[in-house]
Amino acid sequence: MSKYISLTEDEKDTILSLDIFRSVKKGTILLKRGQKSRDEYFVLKGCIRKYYITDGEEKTTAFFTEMEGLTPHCAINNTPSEYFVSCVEDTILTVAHIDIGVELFIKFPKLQLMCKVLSNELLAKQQLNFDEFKIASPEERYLNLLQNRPDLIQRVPQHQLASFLGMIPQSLSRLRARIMEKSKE
Amino acid sequence: MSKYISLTEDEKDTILSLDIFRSVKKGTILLKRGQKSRDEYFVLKGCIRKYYITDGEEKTTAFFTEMEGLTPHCAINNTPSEYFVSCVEDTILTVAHIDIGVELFIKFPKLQLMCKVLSNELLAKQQLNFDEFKIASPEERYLNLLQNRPDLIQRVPQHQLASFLGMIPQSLSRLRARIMEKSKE
DNA sequence: TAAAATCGTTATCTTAAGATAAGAAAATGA
DNA sequence: TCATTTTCTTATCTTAAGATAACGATTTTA
Repeated sequence: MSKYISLTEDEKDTILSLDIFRSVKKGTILLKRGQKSRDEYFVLKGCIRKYYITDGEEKTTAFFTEMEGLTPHCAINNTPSEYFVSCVEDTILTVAHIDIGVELFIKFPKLQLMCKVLSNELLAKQQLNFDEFKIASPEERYLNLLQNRPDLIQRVPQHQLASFLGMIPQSLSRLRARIMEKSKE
Repeated sequence: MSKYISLTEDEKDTILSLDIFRSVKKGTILLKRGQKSRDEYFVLKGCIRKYYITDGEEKTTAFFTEMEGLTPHCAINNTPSEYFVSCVEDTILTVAHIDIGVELFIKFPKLQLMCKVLSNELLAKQQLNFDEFKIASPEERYLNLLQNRPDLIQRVPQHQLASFLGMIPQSLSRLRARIMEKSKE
């Protein structure tokens, strides 16, 4: 964190005293559908994945890697979760009750403005992502991902990428083959 | 606003003194691509639309109706806008410099926690929308919209709805015909 | 009010994605 | 290490979306 903001010793101590750091194995499920949890996650190293299961099919809608945080919908609204969260790789992350975030927020005023600015930026980024997704065709979405998050294509299984891109694994495979063909010419 | 939070006279005066209320005609363009503006919008009555133009084609990615706010990406990052914003209907809205929001935020501490909570909720809603969009087929997206925002289908032109749903107008038209056929049986 | 532009639908053809099946390659685990 | 499971690819068939064109209907505006 000190990469991003400078903290006093007091602040560091407070954060460390919370004992929220976890190291979890690949495949571990952090949150299941129907579960009520008020925890939020922040990835320090590794990758976690958010997915739905409909008709027995996994539908991946987001990945979170280094320095990205996931505050599940269920933690905000205090309702059972609609989706699952699991680890794509061995992952080190913080797991903290959502109110701890609010406590920190109250204790350290200088975090407050940062929070507004950050959450605005996050919201804006989220919206741009959504816009891009809507505007692009499946093939363009894959090419965009290749541009913007080449790491994901390396570290995440194809079938999870596929549903993240809004298609089935076979279509992604075919699409990749088609692109390879084109680039040969 | 007093529908949502109770305000003191002081607070009301401050807000009214800002003189940010605007009444704009249908079709008015509030923001153009390339323009640098630091204004954010909040719709009191009517409907505004956010859209891109690529290869001369309009691509609508969002609508904002009563009690919904749009803080453009360009206002947050202070960069030229990538997209356009225009009025779908005659609309009454507030137009305010983004810093005014921050000023209010600083002046009235009780807005601060609300802001964190609200922006978290907004972010969560945004993410759920995105998830839904990714998971659903074009036809399912239309049926979802019919469920969740039936007003939009009434008040917005078909071709704008189409790109909002990620397809061309002819496909939406065909899809609607297909649904009508099915429901007849 | 008349001409022009915009809008929604329908039809045909083309292209690509979904469904299903099957086989090869890689990873996992006992 | 070897068997099992998972993952990725390829192929065929079906279905639906994109491209293009054309035609009224509606709206705009000159």
